[in-house]
Amino acid sequence: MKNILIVLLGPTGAGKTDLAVNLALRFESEIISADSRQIFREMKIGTAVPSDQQLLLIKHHFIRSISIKDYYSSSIFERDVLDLLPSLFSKNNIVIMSGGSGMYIDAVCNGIDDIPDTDMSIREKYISMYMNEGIESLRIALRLVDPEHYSKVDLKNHKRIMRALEICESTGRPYSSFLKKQKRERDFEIIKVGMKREREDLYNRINSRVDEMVHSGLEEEAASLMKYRELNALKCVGYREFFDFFDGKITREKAIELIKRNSRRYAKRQMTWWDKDKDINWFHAEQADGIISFLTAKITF
RNA sequence: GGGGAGAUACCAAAGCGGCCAACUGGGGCAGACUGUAAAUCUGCUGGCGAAUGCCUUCGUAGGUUCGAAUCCUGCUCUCCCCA
Repeated sequence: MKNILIVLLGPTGAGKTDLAVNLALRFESEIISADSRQIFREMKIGTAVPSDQQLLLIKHHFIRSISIKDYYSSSIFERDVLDLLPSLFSKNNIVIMSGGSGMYIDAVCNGIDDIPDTDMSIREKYISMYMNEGIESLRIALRLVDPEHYSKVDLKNHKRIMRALEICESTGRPYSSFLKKQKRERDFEIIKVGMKREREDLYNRINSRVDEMVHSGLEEEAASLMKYRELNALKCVGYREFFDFFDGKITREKAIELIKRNSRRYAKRQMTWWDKDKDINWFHAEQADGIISFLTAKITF
């Protein structure tokens, strides 16, 4: 029997966590989380990780498994998941992956080009170049070392330019020479299922979920992580707004309001990302039964 | 009752005779994205249109002017101060 990876995706607040648990029960699978923030053990409330009961009921992977101080990326995730899958498939030929980080999901499903790791000092060099001289210096530097990529990148996005520059410098090759953008073949079948909701419904759910987070102690969690605010992991909706409140820049009410707004925007960006993916089988989030029967039919054939 | 200030697009707020379909901010919408991606970045935001463009706007009704969001008059409403 062929191994199958069921990928459950959808915007934040759609209801993936609960459905994933149901699917895991139904198909006797464990769950691979594809969420770039739930993976950090220090962030619990603000990332809406599965409940303790859910975690007890079904084995979840990549939930609170590393520290905010650790370096992580979509390509590491790809490798970690591919390393883990054989042992999961040995137990059951169906595995559930659930999450909202589009790039992480793509990394697992399609693969990412191999690009050597870069030295932190090189990265910092370009960060300071950007801080001190502005984006124009980055552009000039990139045009010199990788004109091909220069013609393609978003020249207003400093992060993109810096990434290319650090690769060029650390490898001595143009960044663009690493980009094959070729889909990797996987030795398992992938079925993507997307959860959709009406915009208004989704936004209402997001809003009230933020209220619940605050009620559960998001402010305290954020306060305890304030000292790590510069870490990338903390550049995250739900935390940075509270940091601004702690700084006295905005009121508490404003912070909560902004968390809601930024979560809504995040949800929209997620949907934009997946709009291009024609392999996704979309379902209304309320049709959990429909999803289960769709998968059951698909798997038995 | 008397005196003063003001009404601008979803909201806030500039504009004070032509360069105004109207600065800017918020909100909203749309999009890009192969390396910490819940990040980072971009565009649009009166209507119609692919577009040169056309049509309807700056409380309301008139007026002045070649031309008005901008000037004048009436009306309506809001706010502030004195009674």
